[in-house]
Amino acid sequence: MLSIDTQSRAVSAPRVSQAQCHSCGLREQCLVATALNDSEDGISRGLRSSRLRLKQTEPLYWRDDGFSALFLVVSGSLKSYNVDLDGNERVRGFHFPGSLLGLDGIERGRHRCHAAALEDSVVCRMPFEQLLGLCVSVSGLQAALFRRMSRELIHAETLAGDYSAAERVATFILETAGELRDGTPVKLPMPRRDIANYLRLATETVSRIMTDFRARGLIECRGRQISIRDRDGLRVIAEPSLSN
Amino acid sequence: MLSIDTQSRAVSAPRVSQAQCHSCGLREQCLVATALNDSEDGISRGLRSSRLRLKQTEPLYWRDDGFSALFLVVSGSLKSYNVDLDGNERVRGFHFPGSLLGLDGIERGRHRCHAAALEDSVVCRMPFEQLLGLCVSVSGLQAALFRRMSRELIHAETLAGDYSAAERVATFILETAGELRDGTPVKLPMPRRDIANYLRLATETVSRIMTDFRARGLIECRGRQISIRDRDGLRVIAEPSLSN
DNA sequence: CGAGTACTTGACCCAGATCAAGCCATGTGG
DNA sequence: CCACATGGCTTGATCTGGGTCAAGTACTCG
Repeated sequence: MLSIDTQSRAVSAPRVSQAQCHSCGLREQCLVATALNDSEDGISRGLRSSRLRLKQTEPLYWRDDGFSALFLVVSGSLKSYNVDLDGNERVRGFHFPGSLLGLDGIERGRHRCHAAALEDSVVCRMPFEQLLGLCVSVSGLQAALFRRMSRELIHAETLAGDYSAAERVATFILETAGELRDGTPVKLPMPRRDIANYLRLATETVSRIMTDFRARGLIECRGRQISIRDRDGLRVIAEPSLSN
Repeated sequence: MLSIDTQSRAVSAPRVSQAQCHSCGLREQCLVATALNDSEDGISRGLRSSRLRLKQTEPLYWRDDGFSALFLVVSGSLKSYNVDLDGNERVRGFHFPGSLLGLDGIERGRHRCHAAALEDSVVCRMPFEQLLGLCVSVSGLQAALFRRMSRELIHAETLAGDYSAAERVATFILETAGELRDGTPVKLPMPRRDIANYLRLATETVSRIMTDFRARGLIECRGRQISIRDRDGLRVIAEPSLSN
């Protein structure tokens, strides 16, 4: 019920304060880095955007759906993923508030992966054609969009490196809970299976490494509840992949 | 000397015919998919671009250099790469004619990796600010740039998958020599070490798999000279990663 | 409270890394 | 024109990180 409260607040005021979300501590931190940097006001003025509410596991779009809009996560969280010919899922990314979904659909005009809510979520639909038109009139928007895509590109390339399992998990933890101060607990919205799949590891490996990190006093964790104990320790482990 | 001839031709006429490059058969095929789709005429009209000639191993830019322009490969080939704290190279991509370099510099205004010529090459420097300005006046250019970035994003994400060594190598061969008809020999401009690094494999593994492919009649290869024998056979091996 | 699902832990195995020669082409000096 | 370096490529032997298989154990929800 707390989460419902949080969501409605986020819906009415996308640029929220730094105040933490009650239910998990993780939902809204990303909004601080304002969605499309400083162009958001411009967007909301010119854009015929609409809000969508998704229930847990509800799909936002499917692969091969025609691409017509980008989606900005307002609250909650989603994952984007593919399913290969054998039916195996392949998680491409997790998306928290402030994150932009659908960039991969631009090239061919249809989405290249599925997207679904990990929990009850709200997203803002921004028609792409309108967005392109707005780039002409709204100063800075075009540059902001390019910056955003550039960032996604860098992130994807980083993920492609051949890092050890421990490096990957440490990086994931820092990325996901890294904004919070040490000790603040976070409730991860996704199961271990998804984390493992995303990091190209086996579920068991993620489990083992989490256990090991806890034994070494780097994190506190019980199931999906997780908090950082020793940020620098994690950084040392993640270091190679952070140097990119 | 043949390669010199080819280069000067490419310089004076960026949109070349499908005719193969004499020296290697690979250099110019990518230009067929015209650089920024159909916007190139528009660009060359409005853009104060300049040509750069690079000799083999000569750097185009270094990581942390200020970002001010994108580079379009005209002839030859380059690699982009990072060097981690231990001095290990990490190849991020190979770039053939038609390919756009520097997209990763947009986000923070400085380049995020090094780029250097694999052989004598020519690139076209396109100041980014001017490019953004042109997006307003040149119809289709903005969309073309976004498409280009979207494609790079998809490619990077694909590379991040956890594919077997054989899948990776097969995909690499199809990507690199795939445009040519079977049997046409290609001279790869990069050493095995770079291929291996790019695919996150050991040099020896790439070597072994190449040997295996040759034994199975899928390719012909002696050193850097390589040609495809059985395209469908390669596709079957690469299949999982192509399904994305 | 029972059933199903998520998570953890242990034992074993394998793809691919690493280590170590050899091989072949190109270049260099005698 | 021939030793003989030099660096890239190939091949073989061995090792290991993390996957797979198989049991538990602990939440969660009806």
